[in-house]
Amino acid sequence: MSTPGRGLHGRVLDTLGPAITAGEYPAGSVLRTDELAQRFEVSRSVMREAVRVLESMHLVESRRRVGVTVLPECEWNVYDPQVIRWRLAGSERPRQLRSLTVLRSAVEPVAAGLAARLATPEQCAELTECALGMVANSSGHRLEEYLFHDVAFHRVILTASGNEMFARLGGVVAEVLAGRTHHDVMFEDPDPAAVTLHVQVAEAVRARDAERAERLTREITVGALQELDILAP
Amino acid sequence: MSTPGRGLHGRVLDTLGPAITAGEYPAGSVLRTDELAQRFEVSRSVMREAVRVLESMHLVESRRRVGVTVLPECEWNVYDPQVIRWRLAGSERPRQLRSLTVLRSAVEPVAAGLAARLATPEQCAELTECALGMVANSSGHRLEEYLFHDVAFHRVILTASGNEMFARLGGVVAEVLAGRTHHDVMFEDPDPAAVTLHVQVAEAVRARDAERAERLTREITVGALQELDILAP
DNA sequence: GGGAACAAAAAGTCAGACTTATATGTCACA
DNA sequence: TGTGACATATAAGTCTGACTTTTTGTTCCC
Repeated sequence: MSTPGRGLHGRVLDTLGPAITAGEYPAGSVLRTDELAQRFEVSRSVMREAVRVLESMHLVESRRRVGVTVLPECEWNVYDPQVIRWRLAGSERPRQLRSLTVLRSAVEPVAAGLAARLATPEQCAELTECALGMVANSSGHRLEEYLFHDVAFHRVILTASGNEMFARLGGVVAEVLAGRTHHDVMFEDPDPAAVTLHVQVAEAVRARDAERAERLTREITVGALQELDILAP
Repeated sequence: MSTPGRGLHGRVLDTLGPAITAGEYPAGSVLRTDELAQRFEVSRSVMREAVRVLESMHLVESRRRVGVTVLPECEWNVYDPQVIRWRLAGSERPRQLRSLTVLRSAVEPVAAGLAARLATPEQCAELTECALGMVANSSGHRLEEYLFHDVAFHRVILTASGNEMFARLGGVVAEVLAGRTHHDVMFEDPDPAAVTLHVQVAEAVRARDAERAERLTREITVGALQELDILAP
């Protein structure tokens, strides 16, 4: 998606990564580098590089005399964007979407609270601009335009929080929102209440009202949870 | 720390990873594989594998005819446990500790709320056991024993939340708590108020009182933020 | 000044030989 | 029968050298 075909080892990963994250090789399965190299018709060196990458994601473990062992799911680096993409693309998509939405529901309200204290005037302006964009595209089946501004809105919040780890979740949130628009529930125009909430969050941040920004954002994420039938606080 | 010296390429990473995350090579710096291989006295193949791992962490980008470019910090996979360890070990330690503590403050209360709904009886028992262990070691400079139970407590909460992404933060929280005990502020016995809060959280979870578990955990994390002089909600 | 052809540089790929760790089976001995 | 030492096979790990491919920057000509 982001970097397609960055070398032969990348091609191999494009097949092997999704296969492993989809559970095609159950935990404990043993693969052999030479065999994989043959299967993918690449040299051993290329295959070794691919295995190294999988190993750095804790998807597999390579040990002498035994081979490349697939690790149990609980070991995986589930925050690795690549792993997230692989899982979102496969049969684990619904579960991954739920995990991510719960994570959002924890992080975004806090991020909004911090943003209300730390956002620069430029970021405040961006935020209101995004909210207005959402309003402008909230009817008439302009789903793509709405999505664009929605993603931008949440990115600004996460960035303006001043926390690098929050900021790095921007991509994740983008994938979740895009997924919702393209694959799942949102067949018709977005919920007007949600749109209003976004506008109000932008206002709260501009007004430096951290407590209000946090509470309103929590309402947004509760909505996201409910859409997926996740028990909400 | 976890897997020392898993091959030559691992040794290289043990030096190169910390160096990059410490900012020794500013973003945009260009390295050459051959030169690095010489410097570390390893073959090109080994060096290439190391570079592949760094690339999968988005610490560097390898391009033909130009070399291995160090990426700006905003690109790094800051959730990669390895990256976190490297940064905690280097000069960026204080900043990393702050980022992680803010993340904790967002995640743990929500996790506690979920745990209150989803924890198994066994997990409830574990939780009270941990809390009691904390109480028993909260005086008399038994810092190590206290830490042990503290880490276990938070691990159980995160696991019992039923969210894999929360669960994976157990290791992170462990590092933060250990860091606090070993390097930073905690020279004397832990704050009695904090100990009490842990006991109360365990009670709330056992009583299936999600709202109370969340609120009490939020108090704990607010304390953690204040210890680092981070503006608290 | 702009575009096309060219040359150099560095990563990428491959093949093959060799080394090392280690899981497992074997055998002697208690 | 169980146990410990030892041998062996196996698969990953390492190194080397030759070759390919892409990209960048230069040069040269119109």
